[in-house]
Amino acid sequence: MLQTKNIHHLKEVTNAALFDGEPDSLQALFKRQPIEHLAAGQSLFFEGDIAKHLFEVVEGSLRIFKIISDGRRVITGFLHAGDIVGVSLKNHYLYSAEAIVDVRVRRLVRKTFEAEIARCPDLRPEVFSHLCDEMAAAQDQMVLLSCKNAEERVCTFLRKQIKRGSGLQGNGVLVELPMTRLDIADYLGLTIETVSRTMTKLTQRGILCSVGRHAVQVMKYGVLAQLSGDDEYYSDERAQISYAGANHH
Amino acid sequence: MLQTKNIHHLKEVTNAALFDGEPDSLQALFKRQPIEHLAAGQSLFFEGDIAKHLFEVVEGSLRIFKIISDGRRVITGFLHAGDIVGVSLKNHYLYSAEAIVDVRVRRLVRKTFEAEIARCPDLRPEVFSHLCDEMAAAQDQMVLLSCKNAEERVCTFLRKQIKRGSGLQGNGVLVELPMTRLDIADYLGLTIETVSRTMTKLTQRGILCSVGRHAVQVMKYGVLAQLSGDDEYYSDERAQISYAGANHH
DNA sequence: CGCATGCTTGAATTTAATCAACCCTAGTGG
DNA sequence: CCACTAGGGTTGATTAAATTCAAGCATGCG
Repeated sequence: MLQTKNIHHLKEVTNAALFDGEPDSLQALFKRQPIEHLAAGQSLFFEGDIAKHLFEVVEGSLRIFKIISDGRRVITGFLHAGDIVGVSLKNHYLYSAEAIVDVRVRRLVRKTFEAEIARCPDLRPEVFSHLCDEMAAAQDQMVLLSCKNAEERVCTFLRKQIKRGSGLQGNGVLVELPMTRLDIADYLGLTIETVSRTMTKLTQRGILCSVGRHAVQVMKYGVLAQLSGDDEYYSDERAQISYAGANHH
Repeated sequence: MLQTKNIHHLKEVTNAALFDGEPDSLQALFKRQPIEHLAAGQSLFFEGDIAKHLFEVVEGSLRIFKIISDGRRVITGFLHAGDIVGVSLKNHYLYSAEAIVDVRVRRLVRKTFEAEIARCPDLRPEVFSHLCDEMAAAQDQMVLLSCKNAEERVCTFLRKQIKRGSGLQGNGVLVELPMTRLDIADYLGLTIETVSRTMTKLTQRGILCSVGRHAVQVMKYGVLAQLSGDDEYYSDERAQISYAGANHH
């Protein structure tokens, strides 16, 4: 493994007899677990390691990625507060996870998680739903990587950040981008230069407005949506700021 | 929807009281279902439709794909005999499925499937395992689409076909390619011309040997594996024909 | 036999990658 | 507190890879 920093020195936590009542969500399973801290750049786990734990992200953002033979990195996703990682795994982690900024997580032993799911049938639909969402996200990413040009990729990415940010979509919304340009590039299958150039062009066209390194303001949400290449025909009524409810389907 | 052909005229089958004993595999759930036939080119279901049924492919091959706004098609995978489709779905199909050649399938109502899973705890690990495999395949595809060049994509694809074909990997193995070049192109995120040129070059280099339109013989498996860009360090002992057991992990 | 479809091959074009230089800024230490 | 520095980011010129456009070839089916 390439990285040197990790948190394997943290003591193992055993998760015996944790719940009096029935947990009502997957997140609830993590409630009793102590919070662990990860500094920016530290690894949570490595691709190929035995998947002993699941994690809930309490605060901060992480990247999940694979390293391929020639050393290149593919970022398959980002994790943010509220996300749970490790559900769709058998024995080994399929990817590495690394903190982008300082992060707080809770950890749950897999066996405990599985036992709780077995014990609480009400949680099973939520696990299943989680897996389906992961699958749908993976499919969307395949579409992006298969078909979309640089501009469409960047716009799609920005829209995704908007959706999982304030929930507000419309003109004037601020989009936080905790990750670096290299992270974005490795996520979108582009180079850092192409990402930079594309963002510059969007700024020049008045669609974006740069706010430091780690945020942009979306000045023309409608145009951004158009450029993302995802056909959604209800362009006009959502052009102004509106609250994005549960992800439709 | 663009396609005109479909099999919606087939009568609805209700799946009441099907099993005396415990089914011992997901495939077993389909055993009692009548076989339905699909001619090449016919659709099994469409992206966006309510996902009422799951299917087991008994014979033949299908493509699963999405159509994006500008009409382009992304093939997210192929299905072959023994495969089950529809497990990782909530209410709607995430993609369309179309027969590549004449196909035989068995159909199971989702609710029946879910009831059987609820009734037979032994099947749950198999469902979970299925979902994880789907996820892992999606991740591999993301890596391919993110990083790999045309040659690596084609070689990766051919290796995949080899693995799910005879199970034999080595020199002289025949690879069946029931799908068209356009299917392969849409699956690999390339154009038909690039696929064709790449295959031609591999043939010129003596790595492949064309056997009609829908098959190739692999003359130098080792080289093909190298060119696929997936680092697997055990090159030498598997260079000769050997049986590929269960997918390691 | 003749057509249509799928496939191959070639030339020109386009997009993004690569190579290279420079800028900005956040963080460091004097 | 300010200057310096390193890393991340931007911009420009060139190159490479795959796409696009165009033509021709094979194969399978009526």
